[in-house]
Amino acid sequence: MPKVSAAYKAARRDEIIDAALRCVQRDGYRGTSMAAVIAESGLSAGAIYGHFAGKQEILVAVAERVLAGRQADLEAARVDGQPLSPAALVSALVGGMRLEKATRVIPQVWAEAAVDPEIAEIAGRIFLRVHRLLRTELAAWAAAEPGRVDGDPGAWADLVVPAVIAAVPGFLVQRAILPQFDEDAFIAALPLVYRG
Amino acid sequence: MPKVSAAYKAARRDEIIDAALRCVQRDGYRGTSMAAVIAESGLSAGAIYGHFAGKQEILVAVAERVLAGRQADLEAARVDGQPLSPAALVSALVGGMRLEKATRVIPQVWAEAAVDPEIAEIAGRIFLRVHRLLRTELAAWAAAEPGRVDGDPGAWADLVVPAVIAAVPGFLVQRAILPQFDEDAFIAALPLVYRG
DNA sequence: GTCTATAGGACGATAGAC
DNA sequence: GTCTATCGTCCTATAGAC
Repeated sequence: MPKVSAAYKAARRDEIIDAALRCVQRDGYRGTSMAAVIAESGLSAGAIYGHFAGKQEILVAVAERVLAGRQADLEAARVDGQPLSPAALVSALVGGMRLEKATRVIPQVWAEAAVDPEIAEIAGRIFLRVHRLLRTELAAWAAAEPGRVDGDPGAWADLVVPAVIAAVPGFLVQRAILPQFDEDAFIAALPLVYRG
Repeated sequence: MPKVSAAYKAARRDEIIDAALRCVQRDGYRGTSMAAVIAESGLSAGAIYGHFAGKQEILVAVAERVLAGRQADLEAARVDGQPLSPAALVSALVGGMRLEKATRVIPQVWAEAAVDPEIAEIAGRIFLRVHRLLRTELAAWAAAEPGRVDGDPGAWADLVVPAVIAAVPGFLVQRAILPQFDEDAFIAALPLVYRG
């Protein structure tokens, strides 16, 4: 019997997270009030507090979902044949990010991560996971391209991963802030700027 | 007579902005209350409302100062002799940012810019100014290195500037969020990843 | 100009009926 | 589980003495 109830509960939870996500996209992380989430979801205070202990818990769930979605994008960009060069990897990363609709939410989460340890833990976990993913890919590329990279491929990959991944925040922040930002031009420019 | 008073007023304003900056560094942009700014400044409500109309005005001043400071860093990184390559330019940009003490404040401002039009206007203005600065530098480099760049140097520079500048948010976001982030390694990796 | 005290409002969370 | 109504708290901004 708890089977049906569990599926129902999960669906309602998702509805609430959806609504909260729209609120954060519109008003920012801290600018989202419980009243706003209640109105946006079409539910009531009682319904929401039945699924989440409080505001913090909802917003943590929002952060978790949106960051996990981007992590999935990055993992999907992985190609199992030839390992990707830094330039190709950056293009794949940022290209995947284009599909994200909630343009403004990720910078909100990063800002909150700088202040809230619980959000920081989530964001750090995702970053680390992506780091490891890129490290594997880049080490394979470096090993396959002897002469283009000095020293041990693994050590080289460890060093360059943070610089490669940096393009993603750069893309998202400019997209969120600059009204005239041109996504296509940004992606087209990446191979001109990155090695490989 | 108003001369002395004007200097005094400006100094007090700066004190208040200093205090607010420390609060934002600690508690975030929206997490900073008037009570916190009052306590941090050692002044009183009356004193502060004599210089600023309200919370929003103080926080706008904080955003203005911190973004203008980073803009000044970038302009100082400019070298008047040889024009800088993309790799050299990115290193200079990020190297200048290292000196900024208020690590967490800029991501806060970006997140707020995504939500508050007045902050967005300030951030957009600074971004545009840096864009123009980099465009000039990169166009000069492209013109001086014929064969390394296809087509018109100006058009090429227009295209690559957003991708070059992207390293800066990438650096600041990772530094603000990841406890184990290694600034020196990041800067050392830049020439390995960027062309030029 | 700056202080203390407080008015006025918004927000997060709960109580109790259904 | 969900609804309506409300309580207590915190926050911004102001009033009035000095």
